[in-house]
Amino acid sequence: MTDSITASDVAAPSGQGGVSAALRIAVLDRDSGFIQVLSKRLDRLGWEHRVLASPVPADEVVAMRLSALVVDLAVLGPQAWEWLERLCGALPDLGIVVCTGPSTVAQRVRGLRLGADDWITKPCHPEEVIARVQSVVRRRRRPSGRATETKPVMAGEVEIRSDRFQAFVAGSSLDLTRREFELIELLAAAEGRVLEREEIYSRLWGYTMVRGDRSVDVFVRKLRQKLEKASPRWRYIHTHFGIGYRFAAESLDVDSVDVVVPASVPADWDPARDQSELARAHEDRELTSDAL
Amino acid sequence: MTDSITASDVAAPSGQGGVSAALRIAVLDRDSGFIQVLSKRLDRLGWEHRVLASPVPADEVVAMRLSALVVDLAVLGPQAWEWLERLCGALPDLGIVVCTGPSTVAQRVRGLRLGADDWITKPCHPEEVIARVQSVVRRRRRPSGRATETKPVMAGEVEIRSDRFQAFVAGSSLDLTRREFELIELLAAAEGRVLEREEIYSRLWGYTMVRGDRSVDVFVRKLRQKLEKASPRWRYIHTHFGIGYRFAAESLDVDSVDVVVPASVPADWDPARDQSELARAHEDRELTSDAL
DNA sequence: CGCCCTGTGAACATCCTGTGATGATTCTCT
DNA sequence: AGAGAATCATCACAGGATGTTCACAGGGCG
Repeated sequence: MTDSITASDVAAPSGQGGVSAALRIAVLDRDSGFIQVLSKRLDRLGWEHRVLASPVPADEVVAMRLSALVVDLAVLGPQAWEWLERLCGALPDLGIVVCTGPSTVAQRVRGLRLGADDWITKPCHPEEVIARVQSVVRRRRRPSGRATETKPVMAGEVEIRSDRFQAFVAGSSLDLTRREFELIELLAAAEGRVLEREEIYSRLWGYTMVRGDRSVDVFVRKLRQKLEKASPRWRYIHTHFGIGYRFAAESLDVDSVDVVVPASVPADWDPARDQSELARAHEDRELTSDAL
Repeated sequence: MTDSITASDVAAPSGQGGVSAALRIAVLDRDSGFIQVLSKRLDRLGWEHRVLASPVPADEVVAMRLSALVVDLAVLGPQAWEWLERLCGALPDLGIVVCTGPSTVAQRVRGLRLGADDWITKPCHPEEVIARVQSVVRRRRRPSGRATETKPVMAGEVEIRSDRFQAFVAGSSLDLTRREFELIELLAAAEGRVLEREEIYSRLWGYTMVRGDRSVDVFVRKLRQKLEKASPRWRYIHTHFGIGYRFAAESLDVDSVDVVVPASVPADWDPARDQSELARAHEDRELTSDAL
C-alpha cells in the first residue's frame, strides 16, 4: 500500500448532515504534548472540546453533552476498568475512544468489551484520533436521526419546522414546496442579514447562478404570496435593491409602531452549523495535504 | 502481550439477546493462517461466517445480509479505496473492519473517512478482531433493539404492536407483511415527522437507495390500501412531494373539524432507553466478568 | 431621462408519485 | 424434493405537482 493520498481522495462527499458537523468532545489525558497537538487540530476543525485532567463522575460527563470522549486509561489508575464500565453503562450513546500507551491484547479486548468504541495505542497521530472519533460518532448518529434537532424557529407569526419540512401560521401549514421551504429556512437562518442572490442560489441549487437567472426572484414571490395569504399583517421578506433579500418579521399594525422580530431560535441553538460544512471541505483538504 | 487469552475466557455466555448474539460476518482475506485461526474462534462463538477470497460486488454483499465484514485491503489491490467507498456508500449499516498489514497513518485515516468503522493492523490477535467487530456491531445495533419494547403504539384507530409484528384496528389484524409492518412501525415511530424516501429505504432495506427505485412508494401504497380498508374514516400516511412521507392519524369526519392525532404511546411510556441500557450493562458485565 | 433591476403572470418542460401488472424469489406444506 | 401460495422487486404508464424560463410592466438609481 504505497498509494499517495491527495485531497480529492479523502474529501468526504458532502452529505447533508455530514459526519463532520461540529462535534463536542472531551479529552481526558495528562500528556501535555499530545493534548496540545490534538487541541490545535480540534480548534481548526471547529469542534468544541475540553480537556480534563482527572476522572470525572458520570453525572458530570452527562452534563457536558458530549458526542465523544477520548480517554487515556493511565490517568484513571487502578479503577480504570470500573470507571469505564460505569461510564459506558450510564451513557450508552456516548462515543468512547481509549487512547493510551502500550497495552496487551487482553486489555484492549477488555476495554472494548466494557463498552469502549475504539482503542488507539500511543504514540499515535492526532489525525488518526480524529478520524476514529469521527468514525465512532458517524455510526452512533445514524439511528437517532434528526430526532434531536427538532427546534422550531419562530419569526413573527410563522413557525418553521425543519422536521416537517413545513412552515406554519397559527397551526396551519403554508403548504410550501421543497424549494420554497428550503428558501424560507435559509433566509430565516440568516437572522435578519441580507443574503445576496448568488449566495441564495448557490446554497439552494448547489451551483453558481448564471447571470440573468430569475429563479430566486420567482421563489421569493411564491413565498411572499403564501406568507401574505396566511399572515397578512406582517411582512417577512425584504428586497435590497441590487443585492438580495433579507428575512425579518415586521408587523404592519399601526399601534405597534415598529415591531421588528428577527428570526429567532431556541436558546441553546448551535450556531456553528452553517460554517461547519464549509469548514469541512477545507478541513479535509488540509488534513491530508500536510499530514502524512 | 503476556496475558494469554483462551476462548473460554472471553467466549460469550450464549446470551439470548446479548451483544454476542450470533452475528453473521464475512472475512475477505487470503492469509490462510489468519483465516484458519479466526474461523475457529468464530465457530466457537457460534457466529455464522464466510470466507471470501476476492472482492465481491456490493450487490452480493447485500444479499449476504451481514452484520459486519472484516477485510484485508491487500486482497483488493489498487482499487481498494474505490471498492471500500462504494461498499460503504451502498451499505451504511454494515460494520466494516479493515484488518490489514502495516499501513501509514494517512491510509488509516483515509479508510476510516471513507466509511470503515475500525482499522486493525496485522499481525493481530483474533480475539481483538472479534472484540472490535462486536464493538462496531454493538454501536450499530442499539436503535433496532425492538425485542424488549413491547409497548403498543396508538395512532387514530390503529394499534401497532411491535411484539406481534402486526397492526390492529378494533382488535382485528391488518395482516401486514414483514416489510409493510416495518414501514408502518418506522413511520409511526417518527411521531409526525417527515421521513425522506432515502432514509426510509436505508432503514428498511439496509442499503442506500438508488435513484429511480420505487419500492418505498409501492409499499406505502400497499399500506394505504390496507389502512383504508380497515379504517376508512382516517388518513394516516401523508405524502410530502419531493421529500417523503409523514405518518399522522387524521380524521376525515366532518363533525370533528380537524382531528389530528399524532402517533402516541401509552401514558406509562418510558423512553425505552432505560431497558436497553440495563440490558447492555448487563451483557457487558457478563462478558468481562471472567476475562483477564 | 434612460438603464437596469425587480415583480408578476403564464406557458412550458420536467420530475415525482399513484397505480396496476408481471416476473422473481422465498416460504410453507405435503 | 416439489407444488402452491405468499411476498417482494421491478416495470410501464398516466396524471399531477413542481421547477424553469420567458415576456412584459413598474420602479429605483445614476
